[in-house]
Amino acid sequence: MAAQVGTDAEPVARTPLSRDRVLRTAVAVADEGGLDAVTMRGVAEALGVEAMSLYHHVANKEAMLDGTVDVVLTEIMAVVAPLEPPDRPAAWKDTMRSRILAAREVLLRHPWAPTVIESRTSISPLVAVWMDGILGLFRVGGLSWDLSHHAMHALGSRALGFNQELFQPDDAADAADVDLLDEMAEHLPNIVGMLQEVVHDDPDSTLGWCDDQAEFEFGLDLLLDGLDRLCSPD
Amino acid sequence: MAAQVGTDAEPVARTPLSRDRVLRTAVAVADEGGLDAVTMRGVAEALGVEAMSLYHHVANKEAMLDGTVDVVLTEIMAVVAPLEPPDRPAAWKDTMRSRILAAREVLLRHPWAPTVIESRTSISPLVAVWMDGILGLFRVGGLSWDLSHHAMHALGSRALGFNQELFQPDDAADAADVDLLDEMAEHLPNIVGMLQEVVHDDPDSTLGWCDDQAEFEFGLDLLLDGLDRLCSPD
DNA sequence: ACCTGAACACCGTTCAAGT
DNA sequence: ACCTGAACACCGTTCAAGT
Repeated sequence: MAAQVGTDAEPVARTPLSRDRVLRTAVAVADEGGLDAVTMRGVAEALGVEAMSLYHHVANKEAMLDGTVDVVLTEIMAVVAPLEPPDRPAAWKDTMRSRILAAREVLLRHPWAPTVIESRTSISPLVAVWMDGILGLFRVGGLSWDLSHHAMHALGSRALGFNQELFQPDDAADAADVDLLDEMAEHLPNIVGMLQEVVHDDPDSTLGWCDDQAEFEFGLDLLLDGLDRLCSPD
Repeated sequence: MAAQVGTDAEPVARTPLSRDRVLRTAVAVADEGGLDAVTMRGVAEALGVEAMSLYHHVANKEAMLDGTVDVVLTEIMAVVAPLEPPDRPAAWKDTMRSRILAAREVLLRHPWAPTVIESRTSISPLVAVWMDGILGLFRVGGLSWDLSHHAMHALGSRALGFNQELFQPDDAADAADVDLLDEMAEHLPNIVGMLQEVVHDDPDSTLGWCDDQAEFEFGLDLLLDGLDRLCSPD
């Protein structure tokens, strides 16, 4: 009531809750505070509502997380939709590359999304649609159904623009503290050798030397070129 | 006291707690009940002890999970240790393949481990040692430091024998319910086409058709062969 | 020193009650 | 119909107390 003092009871002040608003808010909470911030109570607070109200729009927390994946995939679809389809069979690789890198750009704005996507126990319909599109590009390129099937598995999460790394860039930078190199050299001779070459090539390097984007593209091209070769051996 | 009635106070009855025993028990709990079963209270109960006792041997739950990764990697190292090193540069691929597939066998016994490994915020020393060994094999094969570095990123988690998939095999089998194919065909023409070809090739197929092991090896070989080609172009 | 009981500040979720 | 308050059964963790 107090909230309406001074302004008439306009519909603006208290937008009714909806599944869509819940999911968008969950995405916003995750973007700002990371995945740990996505709690029923946390999302509710961001909506100015009680936690229990959410249960009228999503079945439970897992269903809410399922929904955030749909929000992100819708965003990806919107970015990719205007891209040109391949104009000849040989263009399948370029088209796939563009689509995947566009998806990646969206995911970089939602760093929590890969973790959520990989933790789903049932497949999102929109992820299935995405995979279907990738599969279609393989077919345009002339890959057999069987090879296309293998190709999907080989790409894995790279088909959606991400690739979970075992080394975190931050860790690498820490480990590269030059004072530690000698100590590490005994057990990690090759990693130390690699780091020293980086220092030699670029003495000013901060050693936060992994360019995620470049590494992603390297791995993606390695796979796409390999598949292309299997399809049309010379 | 009551526990010792009837048996003398032998040291057998009450093995003292230790960091090692805590970590091994955490692994056992995860193997049996999955990652969700790994709670401080749950692991403590499996040890016949109170939850708070664990904190004398691990700093907190994250440190306990760090420790389970070490347990699994120690198991991997033990399996890989007896394997022959490459006897000539060209053998690097075979050696790497054997090591990685051996690691994979261990991980298949600990299905929760990939999730835990990927969720670590700092890199495990033993994972670093493992990566160092893989890096060493690239060097044996004649790859430059720079290419070896790219190669590590391209392999990603495959270097440790796993690959998180977006499609779960179970889901694929469900989705392949033949009654649903027509309904799916509109939005997923390529996936449906792929499934229909599988049915055509093997009418008795249960459609739980993805052989994880075969797909893993396909993707691994695709990457290793591609790297080999970059190193020694013909 | 090692282990414990009680307590705290969180979770997701249920249920009966409000409007 | 939609939202809420109180409660339940869990978490990880702290702290003072036991032996």
